[in-house]
Amino acid sequence: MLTFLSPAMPSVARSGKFGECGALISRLSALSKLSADDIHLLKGLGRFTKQHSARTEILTGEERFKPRILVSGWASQQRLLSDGRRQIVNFLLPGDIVGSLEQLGPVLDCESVALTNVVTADASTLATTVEKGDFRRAGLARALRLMGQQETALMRDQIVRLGRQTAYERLVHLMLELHCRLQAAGLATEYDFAMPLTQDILADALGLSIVHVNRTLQQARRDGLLEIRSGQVKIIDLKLMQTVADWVSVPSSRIPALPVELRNIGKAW
Amino acid sequence: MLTFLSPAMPSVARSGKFGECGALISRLSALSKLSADDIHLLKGLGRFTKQHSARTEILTGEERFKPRILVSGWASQQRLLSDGRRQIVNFLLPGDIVGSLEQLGPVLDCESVALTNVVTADASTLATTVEKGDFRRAGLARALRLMGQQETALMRDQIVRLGRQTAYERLVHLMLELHCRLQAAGLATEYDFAMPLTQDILADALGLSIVHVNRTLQQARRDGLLEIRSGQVKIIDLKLMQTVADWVSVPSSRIPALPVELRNIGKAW
DNA sequence: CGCGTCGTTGACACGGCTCAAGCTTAGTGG
DNA sequence: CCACTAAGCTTGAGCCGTGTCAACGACGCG
Repeated sequence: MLTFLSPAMPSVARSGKFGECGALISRLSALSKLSADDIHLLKGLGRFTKQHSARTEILTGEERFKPRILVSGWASQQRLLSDGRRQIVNFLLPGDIVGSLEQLGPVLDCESVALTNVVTADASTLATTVEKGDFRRAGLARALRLMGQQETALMRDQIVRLGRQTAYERLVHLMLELHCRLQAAGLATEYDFAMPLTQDILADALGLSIVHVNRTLQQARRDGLLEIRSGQVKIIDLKLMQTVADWVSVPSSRIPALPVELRNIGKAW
Repeated sequence: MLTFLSPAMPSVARSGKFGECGALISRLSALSKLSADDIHLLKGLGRFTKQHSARTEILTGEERFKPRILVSGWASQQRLLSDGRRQIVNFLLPGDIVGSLEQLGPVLDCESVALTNVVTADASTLATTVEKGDFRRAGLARALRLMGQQETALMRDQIVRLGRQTAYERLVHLMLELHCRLQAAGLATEYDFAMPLTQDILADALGLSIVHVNRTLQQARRDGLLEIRSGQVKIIDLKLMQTVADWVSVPSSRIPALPVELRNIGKAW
């Protein structure tokens, strides 16, 4: 029997104060002030969930063009070359949107594939919120747009990693990114997080071979940066990791300043 | 004296039937049906232009957060690592937005730098159009959103190039991308386009060294794929280029199908 | 117990980088 | 009109980061 509670899901997101969509709510409320009504809407999303087994595509069939939110588990956006080479464009974590909120048609220029067993919820409501400029939902719409911009920033990070960083730097930088994102979703402590990724998935994300990922990982452990065992990442020397990876530590450059009336922000991101 | 008519700008965009903002209008109208009013608005943008010399940042000072559109010339979005390594994230061509239409605050996670002398126009009006859901501007808003999605798709292409393609494949793929984009902007013929990029800029876009770009370029010429001399690219064997680069030839997967009432589309993209 | 998936290790090959020098072109000033 | 210069392009030699291939080990599941 398949269990859809991925080992990657700490209890936080299953039973947190925000219910099913805890990760999403915790991230959005760090970006913009949400009204009680917004929160209510978000909680309501959890009623229409769907389960997906690892290694299956998430958006399929009729519903291929409807955005969903990832409630639990990990997924990837990936592209395949015709000879089988694979590149993972981005990881999708709980609270992320699968597909696009601005979906205006079948933009299928990459696949979203579950990496673990995954639960998703229909997010059409959110898409509507963004498109219609309903002023009562201004806070929510703003937070969602910011999330979109963060996604773009993540893709730029990925481009820099692949284009100009060494294997070692790439690996460390990616770990910092995941840590940071998981923290914002309430899924990581200050120095630990669950990472249900095999080395061959890391390889396809980092543009490296499996063998080299393995060796780089060991080097990072030997250097006292971090440890990875059984899907669990332990950050040992955060400062050093940030130095190695040329990590830009969340300056105001990355988190858009909020208009005064909406200022509410935490330090996630 | 500085002349701001970049050698990269064929007459099309200067004196085309759409005036100053010809590139933008030609791209947008390929994406969605624009009303006469929409076109009027777009033409009006050309009234507030600004000139920038090569190698300068485009968004600076007070106006750093306001989106602009690139009227003529080429620019790049780029990131720098602290030791000076540079990665070009994306090229900006005439008709592209500099900054973000959805700018919700100072998202400065990368610089936009002029690669040639450049003319830009204020695009605040467009940003407003996207945010407010004015139904009279539905066609324009839709086209702008599609442009945003295309930009995301371009970044994914860049990620795949850098992560999983060889130097040779990357180079050819980028040339195909530029050709395709310039055609959509009315700035390329079927087999030729102006490309005002030095090899060291290509290197930073492709994640390669200058020397290797040079050698790869020569190989592509020897193989009868294309020729590049004095800023002019001549495509010699398009089919072969597409095969080499694993180019996905504009399937419906990349250009979102339009709702029937807006169907108007060309084959750009 | 046997099989499959994932991780680890070693030996070796190669794509792409670095360094260094020379070349070409266009612009500049005398 | 021509030297001089700076930027960009080209070429060769050698090195190194990363890939490939192949084998083996560890773990979990049926």
